[in-house]
Amino acid sequence: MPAPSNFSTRERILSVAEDLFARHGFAGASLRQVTAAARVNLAAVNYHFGSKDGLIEEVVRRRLDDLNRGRLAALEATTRREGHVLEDVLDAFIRPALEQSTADDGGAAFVRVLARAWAESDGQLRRFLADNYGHVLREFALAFQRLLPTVDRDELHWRLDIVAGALTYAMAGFGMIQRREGTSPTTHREHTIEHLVRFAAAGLREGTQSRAEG
Amino acid sequence: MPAPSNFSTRERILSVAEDLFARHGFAGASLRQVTAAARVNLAAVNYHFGSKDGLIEEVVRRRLDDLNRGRLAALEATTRREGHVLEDVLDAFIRPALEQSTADDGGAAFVRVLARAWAESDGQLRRFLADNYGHVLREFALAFQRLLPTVDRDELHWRLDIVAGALTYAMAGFGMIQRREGTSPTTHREHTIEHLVRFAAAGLREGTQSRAEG
DNA sequence: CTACCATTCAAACGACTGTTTGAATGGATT
DNA sequence: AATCCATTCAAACAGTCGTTTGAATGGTAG
Repeated sequence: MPAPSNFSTRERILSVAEDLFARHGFAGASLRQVTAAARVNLAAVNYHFGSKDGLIEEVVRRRLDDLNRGRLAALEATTRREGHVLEDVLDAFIRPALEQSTADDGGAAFVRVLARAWAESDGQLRRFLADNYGHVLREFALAFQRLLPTVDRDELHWRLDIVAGALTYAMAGFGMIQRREGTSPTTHREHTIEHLVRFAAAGLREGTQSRAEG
Repeated sequence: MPAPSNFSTRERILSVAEDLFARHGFAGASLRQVTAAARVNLAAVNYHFGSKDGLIEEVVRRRLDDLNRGRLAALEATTRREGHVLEDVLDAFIRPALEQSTADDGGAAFVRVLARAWAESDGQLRRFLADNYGHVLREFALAFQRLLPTVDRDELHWRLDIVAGALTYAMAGFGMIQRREGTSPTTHREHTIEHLVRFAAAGLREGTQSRAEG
């Protein structure tokens, strides 16, 4: 059982690679840079991951699985509570993403890795992402559909696509709005979540006669 | 006056580079790939652009200037008409971007180049983009502010950041919603614009007592 | 015709790329 | 103590990278 021994090498490579891939791109970060920063032998990458592509896929998969788990768990917890509203489902979709993207480990880097992976890599990695991400989106689409019965299916998909776009942008830190000196990363994240949820809720409800009943 | 003679070489390099950078990233597309696809000598890149970085910057600058011009012109045309509404300003912001991203020349590729440039290139190119993009955003912020007097400045910036995110995502073609077989690229683009404008308008107006007067 | 000059070209430069190899290492098993 | 096996290591592989060089090219001006 080689569990505790290979913890350091394998995990250090993944962690460093995540950071460097985010900063320089998959092609821009070389295995020599990665292994040097991880203080690990060059050949260790091919030993543990088979190839550079293997390393890339593992970097992406690890975080994406986390994100999917977090989202589905939050969604289930939310939909279980009766009386939940649109904002709750949006929170379940948005919060895990932003929490991961502002974690103090490599999570922040990962999101840029993900965005990059989506644009880069003709087909292969993109297909991988579409496969492992689509079913989560579908799950959420159902939850949204139940809360917005007057919005037809195609229309809802359009709107969810827009939400996903705004969120991806925010996760990647592309936005021009930077955290202020005074505010902590945590409260800034809460601000971002709040704004995204409110904005998305308004956009999703567009044309709907939404009527609060509380 | 070397105008008509160097048209082909210089322009062919820019066009091909735009496409390849979008598909493989700045680091992923080599000058040999670019010059081969453009049927041009390898050394031509360094001759005309000084270096690969010079080529990258020129590729980005050319399109970004176009986009900025288009947006500011549309904004001015809109704000000149009295009685214009939020949706009009949003259209002036969104339409030029999507028109460029769906042009039959390399415009589609460019947007992915832009998104990539924003993520990639630590500082340098990102700063260049922030400088040449910020003043356009500021111009639009003023127009929005006039139409949404009850939304305070900070709040508005948050919401505009979200709009920019959704738009960037849509421009890059990251979205899961693909054009249907039956619909032409033009009508699909109009659909996208319409959805983005409506969604964004709803989000921007959130909390406002908007009351149609027509 | 000659001289000029921007442009193109083939060839080579050193540096860096991902990957492979075979030996060294060291803890666990017999 | 001897064997095994996963892991690490230094070194080298062939190939590609961006860039430079100096000679060829060909249209234009004197």
